[in-house]
Amino acid sequence: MSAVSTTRAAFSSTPSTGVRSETVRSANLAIILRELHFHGPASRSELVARTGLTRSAIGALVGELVKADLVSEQRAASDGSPGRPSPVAAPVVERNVTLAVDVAVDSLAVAAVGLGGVVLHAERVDRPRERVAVDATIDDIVAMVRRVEAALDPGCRIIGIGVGVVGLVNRTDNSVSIAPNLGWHDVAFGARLQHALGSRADVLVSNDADLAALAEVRRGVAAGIRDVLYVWGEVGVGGGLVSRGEPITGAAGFAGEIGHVPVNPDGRPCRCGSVGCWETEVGEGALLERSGRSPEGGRDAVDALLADADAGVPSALDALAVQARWLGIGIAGLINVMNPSMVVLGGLLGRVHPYVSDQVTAEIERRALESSRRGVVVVPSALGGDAPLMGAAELAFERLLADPLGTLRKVSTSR
Amino acid sequence: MSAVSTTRAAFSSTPSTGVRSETVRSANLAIILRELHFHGPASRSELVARTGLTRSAIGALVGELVKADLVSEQRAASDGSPGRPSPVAAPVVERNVTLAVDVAVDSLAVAAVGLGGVVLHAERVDRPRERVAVDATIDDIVAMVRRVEAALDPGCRIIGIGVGVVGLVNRTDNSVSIAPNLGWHDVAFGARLQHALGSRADVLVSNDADLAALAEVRRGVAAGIRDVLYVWGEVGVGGGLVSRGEPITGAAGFAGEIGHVPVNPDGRPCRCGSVGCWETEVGEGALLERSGRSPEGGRDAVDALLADADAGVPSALDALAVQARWLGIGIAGLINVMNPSMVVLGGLLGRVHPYVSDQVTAEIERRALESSRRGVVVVPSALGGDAPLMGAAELAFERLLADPLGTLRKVSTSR
DNA sequence: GACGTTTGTCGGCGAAGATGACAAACTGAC
DNA sequence: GTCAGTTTGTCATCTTCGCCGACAAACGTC
Repeated sequence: MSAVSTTRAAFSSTPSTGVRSETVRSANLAIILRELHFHGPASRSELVARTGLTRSAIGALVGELVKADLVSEQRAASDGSPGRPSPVAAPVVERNVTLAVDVAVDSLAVAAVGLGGVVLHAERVDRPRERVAVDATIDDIVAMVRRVEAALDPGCRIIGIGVGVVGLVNRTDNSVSIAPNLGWHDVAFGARLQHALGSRADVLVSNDADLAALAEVRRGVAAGIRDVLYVWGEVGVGGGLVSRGEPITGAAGFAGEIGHVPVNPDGRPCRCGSVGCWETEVGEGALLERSGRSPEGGRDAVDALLADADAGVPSALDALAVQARWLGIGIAGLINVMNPSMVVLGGLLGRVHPYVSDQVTAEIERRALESSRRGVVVVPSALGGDAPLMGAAELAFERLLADPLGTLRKVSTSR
Repeated sequence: MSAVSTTRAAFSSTPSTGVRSETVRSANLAIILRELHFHGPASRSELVARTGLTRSAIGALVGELVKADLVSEQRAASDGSPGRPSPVAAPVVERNVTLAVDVAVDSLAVAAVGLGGVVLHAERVDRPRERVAVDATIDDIVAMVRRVEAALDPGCRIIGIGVGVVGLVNRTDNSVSIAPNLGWHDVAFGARLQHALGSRADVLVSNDADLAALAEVRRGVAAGIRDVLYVWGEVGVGGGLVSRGEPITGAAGFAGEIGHVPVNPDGRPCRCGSVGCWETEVGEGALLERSGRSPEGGRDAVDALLADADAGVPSALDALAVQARWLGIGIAGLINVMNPSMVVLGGLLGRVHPYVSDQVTAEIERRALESSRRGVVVVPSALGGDAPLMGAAELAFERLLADPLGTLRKVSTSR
């Protein structure tokens, strides 16, 4: 019956392709690799229990993964239980690597992440305003990638390259439609970066808030939770919606722009051209302005504001209270839309969480339907500012995890 | 390679169960039955082309479905093309039936729908306010079901029973959490109806707006479209969100309550306890009130209002213009959240579509991000008031379509 | 009526997982 | 230290399922 439910989720609607026998192999290899990637090393017998497959099947499957150098097996550490010890299968971290890139407003980051989600090397550099142009960005990324690659195991394979960008990203062609904070507009960023890097592995580009959500659902506070609302706020406010454990991308990948939901018809004009967007009430600018600071103050001003709040300065506390109210209003609406079981606040909103949490909860209780909000918890991000970077790595792993051997064939031949 | 993408969508995230050989059979049977259910009769060679399976596989699979009396094969009508004609496989409509029930505010409907989506019998009765209680509703449904069943083919199987209710429905236990318009609160409606019907087939309960969305995506204007925002408005406003062809249900099935997104913090109180919900601006009551009518006027008042609009009466046109503006504001926000490729207006909102369409589009252009709204069309529902009923039938078919033979075994033995 | 074309059918093949017997490896008690 | 008990890996065999290729059937055309 569990097989039935798998099938159900699997080959759901619309005319899909027929399933061949080989698909079974590929799917089972994928399941095992996913298990190891997300939950760490596991003994063969654990794998048997979790997948419902037989010992022989697991043996053959793990063997194949070992042969492909995706998995290594070690003798079990004897844990005191009776019976023959089961060898532990672990992902081969150092030789199966993705490159993650985060193009943020005022910084650039590159990381090499090994299978299993281990960060092997990471670099983040602040960058001045004049290095924000597309060409300069690509040059800087290439230089950082070269440095990071130099430190990697010489025998390692680059499985994929994931890139997060502060802006609207078209997932169908990896282009950046618009990135107001960078001044980019209709840039074929994925293709250009791929070319500049010498096209070794596929470059996949996505919105950084979406990636932060992905990271948080895969490895952060929301690990294992199937319906999650992730709210990422810095200068702008974005979000990632996760339903049934899968990110909602929308038709072209633009879904999750929750910062531009109209919440206040009499509100301020938004840089998107509309009026009263949620972002104009809960973004960094609004918070700073309400506390009497310049909305352009940036990170330093936020730090000062939070320090004031800790010290009990009324203007800071008031600004945070107003922020909390609008935050709660917007989240309540999204809870009604999505019925998540967890709301995660990331970026700046993760930092203000301790100051606003009570009032946000109160506002949710006032405005979200009792049924929809039952059991919802609002928590701060666990991964902090590196969430988009970690999400980019996961994005790049996705292909390998879906079809391990098939992907590997392509990766190996492409070098 | 298409096999890869299937796999990807299929066994995607989180530790799923291992896949056995039999899963393949079950999945392929499901694919063929889905194809016939949604796209109507198809020749064997068409099935070969669409699934990518071989002639022998299709032959065996169709044969098995024929043996199970789910599919019948007829000699092809010779269409003038050379070559041996391919027999046409068609769903066996009359012998594989679901019962669909719609519990609306002022009416009750029951239908028998055959495989392929053919309505075999349908009944809808208006009902007075005093028959709204749970027990009376169940009695009425049972009586209607008996009448409908009497007209069915004696050899037919009841695959499942789908029920749509105007209210918040917990999908995990088929209970109605709250249905303000019916005065229901925490009713184990699914279980009680199942018991009253003598528990022949499984009863599945869902929100009527969600079901309307399902129907519209399966067989209505949105057929084949993968990302759809369905907005259902009558007295209240609900919605169905469809992402990648699958309805978004949320953690407990409450997702889609888009009527309670806060859009106007200074607005009127909503019956949900909040203030300025979208529903208070675009629901039937608001429309009627703005035109100078009683908000309780119901269907007759709406008819009169639309007649006035046709005649060019200013108060009616003004009321519709305000309605259009708020409609556009809300839809724009949801477009930013979901990035759908189609927006469908159902119920009352489907009726007002011709009057508000231009202004809604204008408001969307003003408020939704250019990328997110690119290519979005706003269309009225194709199925009208029967959409929830049709959706209920589809809900009941879902299990059969996911695992044809397995479901049939349970259904047959349960009689 | 012969020919070309398209399609169903059937037997054989290979891949994948299940099954069950047996061996291996570890714990713990005497 | 040995032996029973337990758990697990391995191997040979079986079943299921789809693919492949050969052949026959059914149709249109000339």
